[in-house]
Amino acid sequence: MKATRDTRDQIVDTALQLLMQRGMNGFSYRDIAEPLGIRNAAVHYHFPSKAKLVKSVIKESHQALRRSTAEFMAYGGPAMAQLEGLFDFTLEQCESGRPVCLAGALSVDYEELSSGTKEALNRFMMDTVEWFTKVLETGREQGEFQFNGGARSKAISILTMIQGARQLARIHGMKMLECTFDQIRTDLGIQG
Amino acid sequence: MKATRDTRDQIVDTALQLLMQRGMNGFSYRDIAEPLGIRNAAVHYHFPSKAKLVKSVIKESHQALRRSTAEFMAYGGPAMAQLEGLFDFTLEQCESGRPVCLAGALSVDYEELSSGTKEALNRFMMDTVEWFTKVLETGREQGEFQFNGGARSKAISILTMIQGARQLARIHGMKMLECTFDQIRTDLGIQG
DNA sequence: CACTATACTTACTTGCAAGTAAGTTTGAGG
DNA sequence: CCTCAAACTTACTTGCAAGTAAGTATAGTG
Repeated sequence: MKATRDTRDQIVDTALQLLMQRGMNGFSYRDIAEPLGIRNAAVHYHFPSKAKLVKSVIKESHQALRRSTAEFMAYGGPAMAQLEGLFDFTLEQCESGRPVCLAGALSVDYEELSSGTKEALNRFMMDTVEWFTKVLETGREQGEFQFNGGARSKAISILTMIQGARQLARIHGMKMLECTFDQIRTDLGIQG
Repeated sequence: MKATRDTRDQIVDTALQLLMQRGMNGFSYRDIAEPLGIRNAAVHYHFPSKAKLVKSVIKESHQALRRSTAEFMAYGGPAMAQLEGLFDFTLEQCESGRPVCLAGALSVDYEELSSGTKEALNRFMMDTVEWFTKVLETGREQGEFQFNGGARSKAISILTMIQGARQLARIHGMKMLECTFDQIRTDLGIQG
């Protein structure tokens, strides 16, 4: 028909949504095709196997991360805005029905993934940690945050906490997320 | 044949293992029956539906929690031992191929669960939080731990962190778990 | 206008997961 | 020794998920 890019992108978007809602084994090609008004085989045309689809979803998410952090990584800026941006992003995702993050959803099925997919996921996470480490470092230098120890291990522990909180929030409600964010703010010496 | 209790227990054990390894949609009756040397239908005999099996798994885990925390909940004792016990338990589970906790595994499939199963999971988590809150409270009173703010919210944030860390550990290696434990110890003012 | 690549479609195949129905073994109690 | 219930078995049915093969429509190019 017409725009391949459109359909392809829509498939990846839908798959990302479903992946975060139900996990790798919780959705089928049908769940993607139906809402887009295309046939099952059309999905296979763009992504021969589910493995390749998942890999593309990871790559797309990775690109999105890069886009939204590129400016800060290159030129720096207020770290607080980055932190609050992360909180907003997380809340937004949870509220729009994507309760677990990609890594959380895929960790359950991790052993089923191909080595290439595992690597893509690893790189994505590495970059996430790298970005957030820089946010914490910069924030400490600029006097926005206070904390002891290495920025990297602090970054990991905060990201870890958010990941866990997202999942528990699904079970115990959004209040848990806000509660976690407050805890993180307190840990970083923000507000009295 | 002979011992119904044996087989039933073995099914629940195997299901728990599989649930934590692969999530709700990542295993089938076959995966349970085969290693136990029984037929598919034998599993259905004990648990007519997968939903009922999962519910039993949750209840069994809940019982296990109760058993292992009963003494502390009734009579108190050193909080440090409880904390280190949690760390050991977590490490042990991860090392024996159960990388995500029950709540983590089920949060992905949460919306698929029956309301009864959701409630069972909620109660299990409530009790976990209650136990750990008491550990922190007691520890603070006895001078074993130092932290600010409510014990409950601290408990939630630590449990949350452990849950996230388990999943990331699967992807990034066990070192991440140890790193998280150290972070928690530091947060609680343990060791210089 | 024919040709070709792209982006699909219809129409399958294969395989496994969940669940069921009806028969079989076994151990305990009368 | 007979009976009966519990704990299975064999032998299905149903349904869906993944993937494939072959055909069709459309847009752009020579």
